[in-house]
Amino acid sequence: MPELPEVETITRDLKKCLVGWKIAGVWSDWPRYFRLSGGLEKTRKNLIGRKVISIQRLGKNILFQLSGGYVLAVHLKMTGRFIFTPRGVEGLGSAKESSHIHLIFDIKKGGKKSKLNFSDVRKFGRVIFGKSDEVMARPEIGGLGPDPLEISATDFLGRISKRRGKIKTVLLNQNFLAGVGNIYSDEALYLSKIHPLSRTEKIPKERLKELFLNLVKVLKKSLKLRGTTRQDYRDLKGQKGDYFAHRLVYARKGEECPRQIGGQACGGVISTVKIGSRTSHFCSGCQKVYK
DNA sequence: GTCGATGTTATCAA
DNA sequence: TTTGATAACATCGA
Repeated sequence: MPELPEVETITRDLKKCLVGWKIAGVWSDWPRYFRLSGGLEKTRKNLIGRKVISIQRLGKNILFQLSGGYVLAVHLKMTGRFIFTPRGVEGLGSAKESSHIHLIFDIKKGGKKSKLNFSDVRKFGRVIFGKSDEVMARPEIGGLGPDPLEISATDFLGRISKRRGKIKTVLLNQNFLAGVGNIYSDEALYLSKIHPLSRTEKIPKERLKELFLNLVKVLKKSLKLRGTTRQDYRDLKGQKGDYFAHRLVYARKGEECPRQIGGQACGGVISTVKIGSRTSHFCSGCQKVYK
């Protein structure tokens, strides 16, 4: 589910409405979320009473910076989503939706009370809580690569020159770059005419540079459209993202390639191949395999 | 009813 | 070191 544009959208919205609120309580019927934080009870004890100082995205994680030098890092994984509406869950009007809420933060500010709900159909979500330096020292957080929107093409080329193996796998590796997932790696490879099975070390430098520029381009475009909703993704208020209608190859298996080459249609067909258990989408005609 | 797929990642074995 | 399979879990559609 959420990749960089989706998580960034949620983070920005959370920042607007949650900074300054205090955590007043934590409820969960799925303690497994806290397996990396010493369990629900321990987390609750240290978390309650802390104020949200700021919120930022780190890769696909949402980091809540809390008073006292603590950090709460939430990963949405496949189906996690935060729900914060003026009327709470009731505002969404769906009983089915509320049955998927497995984590609730009670929050307060001044005299006001509210709830930040975490809905997560498949319960893959994950919470890491602790003192800032402890959290940042964890491999899941501290081991993350740089953000594609914050490095230069030169940085990217320097990093990728040390990598080998299938380009698709490299792009999905969060320790290489943080925030890129299945959708945008497919889109960027398509834009760059690089086949996802290409060996990274065999791709010419200028093609890799192109790949980076296209990756940044597609991430920014999706961010403007508030992300991609195929099935599950929703923002804080339950709205879908609009990039799906603009996608080029992702989830378009069997369709004709949208590319025009010199006024002519490419003529290829969008196909798929499994790479590392993920479905990759590519055009059979215009994406070259470097091997 | 069964099978395969879904935007993620950790883990284990070859 | 790299890879592939599997597991974590629920739902949807063929």
